[in-house]
Amino acid sequence: MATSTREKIIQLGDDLLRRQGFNAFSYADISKPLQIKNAAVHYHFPSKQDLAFAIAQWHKDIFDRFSQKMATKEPKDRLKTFLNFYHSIHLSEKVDIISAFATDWYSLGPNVQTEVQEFTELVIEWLTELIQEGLDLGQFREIQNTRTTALRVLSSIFASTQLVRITSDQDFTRVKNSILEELLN
Amino acid sequence: MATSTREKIIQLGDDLLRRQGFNAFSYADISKPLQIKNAAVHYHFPSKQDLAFAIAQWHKDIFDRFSQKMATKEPKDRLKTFLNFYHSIHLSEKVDIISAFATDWYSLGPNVQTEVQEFTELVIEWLTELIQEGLDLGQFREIQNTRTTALRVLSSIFASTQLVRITSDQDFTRVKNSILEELLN
DNA sequence: TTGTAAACCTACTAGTAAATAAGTAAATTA
DNA sequence: TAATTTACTTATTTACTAGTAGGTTTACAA
Repeated sequence: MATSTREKIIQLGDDLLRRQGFNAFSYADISKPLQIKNAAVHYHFPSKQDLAFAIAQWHKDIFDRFSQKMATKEPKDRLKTFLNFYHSIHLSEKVDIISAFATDWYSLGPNVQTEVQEFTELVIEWLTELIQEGLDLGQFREIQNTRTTALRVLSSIFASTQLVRITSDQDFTRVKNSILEELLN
Repeated sequence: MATSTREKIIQLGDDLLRRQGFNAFSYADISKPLQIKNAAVHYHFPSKQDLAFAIAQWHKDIFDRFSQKMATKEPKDRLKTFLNFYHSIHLSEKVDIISAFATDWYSLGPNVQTEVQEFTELVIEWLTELIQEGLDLGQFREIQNTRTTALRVLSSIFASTQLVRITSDQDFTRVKNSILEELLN
């Protein structure tokens, strides 16, 4: 099944959002590579906010499928897959979608903000449950509070995708391994 | 001593950069509040890159003074002051200057990038030394690698200033306390 | 008092931004 | 087969962007 123009716009928009930021790309940056006209992008997404909303929704869908596929695996492997996923992000010179939205937060309309909030809460809860399960199974070390740990894992990993733009590639791997070592028994 | 226009532009520019992002503010956003004309801003900073460079330099100066003032205090107190400093950032709805530059990285000219890299390295080294001293004095718990720990502290804290825009204020305090508890003996 | 430089302002340019109106070709449906 | 809808295009508008050329005021120095 061929990818629809709508889908292509979302994917390219996501790419630009996470590589350059919401205010750093224009409709022309989307229309040119897709070899369509500017107005065609507006046809699918009347305003840039509509595009941002669709991108947020898209990530929610992807994460839903991801978490369903991961449901049967054990906590340790789920965490590793999650961290590797972020590793691939940083290699592609993009940042995590959550931090991308966070930095451009005040450029986003209220409905986009709500969608991003829901997505973020989804990820945090998923991580929180993962950690709780890992504790119950004795795979993870005892920690203070599962949500706090989830927040710290998420913060560390997605800040790293930004930080390594400034420092070095090595630093990402350091942090990633440190998270694993800290949690794993 | 009254603040010069040049200084005012830098401070307002810094505020806008960290609240909205580099591509989300214009020279008009600076000239209007200062009640000067657009061209006056260009007089002090011919291009937006020049302004970005000055902002980066400004932060280097501030950090230099900060670290000199902190030099005599013990590691534990230095860390606390550092964390409290970031707490005040997040309360002002801004993000850390490093992450602000990181997200707009590909909009920055090479000389700005270099300046930001130098500043970031300064902060990481300062944190690394702080942790090493804390370990030597027995104030901090044993950890794997001082630079990695420094990176994780920095990552966690500055990702939090972004994350709390999306989630809740409480989450910042959680992370902040967790960092302290993790390190302190 | 004249010269000069700093710190502006007025007025403008060229380019780009998001967004829209109106038209068209092709596919889908009644 | 006629009507309608989908997925665009062409052409345009409005608003703003960074940046510049050249004139004016103010202060200070020779």
